[in-house]
Amino acid sequence: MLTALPTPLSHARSASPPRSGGDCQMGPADLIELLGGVADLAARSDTTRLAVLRVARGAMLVHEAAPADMLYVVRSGSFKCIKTAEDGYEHVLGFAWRSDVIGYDGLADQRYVFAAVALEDSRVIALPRMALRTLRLRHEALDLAFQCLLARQLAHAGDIAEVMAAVAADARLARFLVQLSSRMAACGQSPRRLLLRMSRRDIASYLGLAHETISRSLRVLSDAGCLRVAERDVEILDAQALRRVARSTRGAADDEVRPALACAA
Amino acid sequence: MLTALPTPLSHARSASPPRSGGDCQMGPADLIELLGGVADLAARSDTTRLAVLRVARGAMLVHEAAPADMLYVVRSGSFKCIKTAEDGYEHVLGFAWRSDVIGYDGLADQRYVFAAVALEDSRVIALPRMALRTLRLRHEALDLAFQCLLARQLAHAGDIAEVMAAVAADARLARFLVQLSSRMAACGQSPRRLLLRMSRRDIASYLGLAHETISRSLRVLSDAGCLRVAERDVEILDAQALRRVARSTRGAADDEVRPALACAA
DNA sequence: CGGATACTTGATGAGAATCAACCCGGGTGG
DNA sequence: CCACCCGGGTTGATTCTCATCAAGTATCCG
Repeated sequence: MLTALPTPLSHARSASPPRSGGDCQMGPADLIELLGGVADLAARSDTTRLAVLRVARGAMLVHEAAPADMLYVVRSGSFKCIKTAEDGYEHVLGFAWRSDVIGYDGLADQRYVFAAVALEDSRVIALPRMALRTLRLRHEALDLAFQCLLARQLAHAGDIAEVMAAVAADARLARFLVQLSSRMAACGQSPRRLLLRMSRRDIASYLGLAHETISRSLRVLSDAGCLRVAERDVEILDAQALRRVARSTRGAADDEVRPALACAA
Repeated sequence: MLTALPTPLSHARSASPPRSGGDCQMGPADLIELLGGVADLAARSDTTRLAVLRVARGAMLVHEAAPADMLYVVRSGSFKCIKTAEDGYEHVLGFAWRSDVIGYDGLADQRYVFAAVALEDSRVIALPRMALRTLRLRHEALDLAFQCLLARQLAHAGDIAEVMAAVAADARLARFLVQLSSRMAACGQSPRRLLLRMSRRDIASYLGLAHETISRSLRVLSDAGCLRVAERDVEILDAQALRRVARSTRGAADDEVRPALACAA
């Protein structure tokens, strides 16, 4: 269940001082800090009310197709975003870590498109949809950070395609791990030591494979010396080799060297 | 090549009167109209300069990894968004039609993440990145429309996952056609008569299949009486049947009826 | 401790990638 | 104007990967 903490962020965790933020080049942590800085102002101001929610592992933060009047920014922990087909099959569309936004998709027509489930005990900052514009207008830095974040989110949408583009199961898994590694790095975690918070089945769903295949491919990569796998604790031993596996696409046939040519058309 | 039309949009095509726009429930056409309304203001104002570009079929509007200082809104025509792997294999991530935004992904770190190629002679409205905030601040309706549009774009990111989730080739193609149909409807086109602007190979890349498989699956659907296929002219004869094929997922095994349960955790 | 879930491993079959040949239409150049 | 070429599309034969079914082990929960 979700537990609302009435505590505003005030000086919740003033870790690093807010950077000057040249245009849009801010790291992902900044939005959280900015929201922290904004929080007490907001607490005073009537309209907006920022709260931190605790989300227990396995709890569903947002429900698919539920009315969307909240936006969430992940503060700690992790989530999986899923979409459930009519036949009940649930497909994992992606994962969300610190400073990722959850629920923005619902702004289009007031209903969430995806559901989000916590993979571990997590905390999120809740932003009322209506307060969004006000906040953005009042705080330019926050506005830019938000814009930047959305762009990143949109760019990440390509990740799933990238992962699916590789036909070979091993390549898909390798790509997933590379992605995960770089995202963990972006969150300030180790890019080599990966603690998988999601089940094999979640990964399988994300990659469009059977969960048995994940097991097998993990073993293949492990035997190849790329990884050390112990349960959900995965260490990348040979990043080069892993990347090499990730690179391997089918074919590379069909000389796709035409874009430059098409451009001159 | 791209031909810049200095002509501002002024009263370019004042088709339907701009709706009052309750919150965010606006159709996709509205952003274009709003931009049209804004255009002459912008022309007068110093900072912003809205231009319409012509993009010839096959021309590349934005290049992957190129510096991103422009944002484009599709005014007519269509585009494919692609990402090229290191080995030269180009993967189609999605398609863009009227009122879709191209290039927002570049706002994160000033470099476009995807490339966009025109599938037919098209026109786009070019928005300088720097002018974006100004415009949004000045015109609330436009701000909301933009927010709505981005949300929609984000939601569409789930489309590709949805399509890939189906293992069976026929199901993937069926889903693609269903998606296409509804998007064409959203653009004011016929949802039954689909004029495919993209090649079989593009579709194959989008669906993660071989282009031969597209041919075969088209035939299967055609023989099943769902479609009438003539070259790139596809007519949906039996939408029900098509949707039925689209629904069929592998398994539906692995009782994924746990979300409701997990929620109560 | 017992039940359930997560994970692993093996055997088998279906389905799609691949290779190859072919047709068709449009554009180019002679 | 015709011949040619090339990219797009279709179809067939073969190969091989991965989904599926099945059984078994490990692990976490109450």
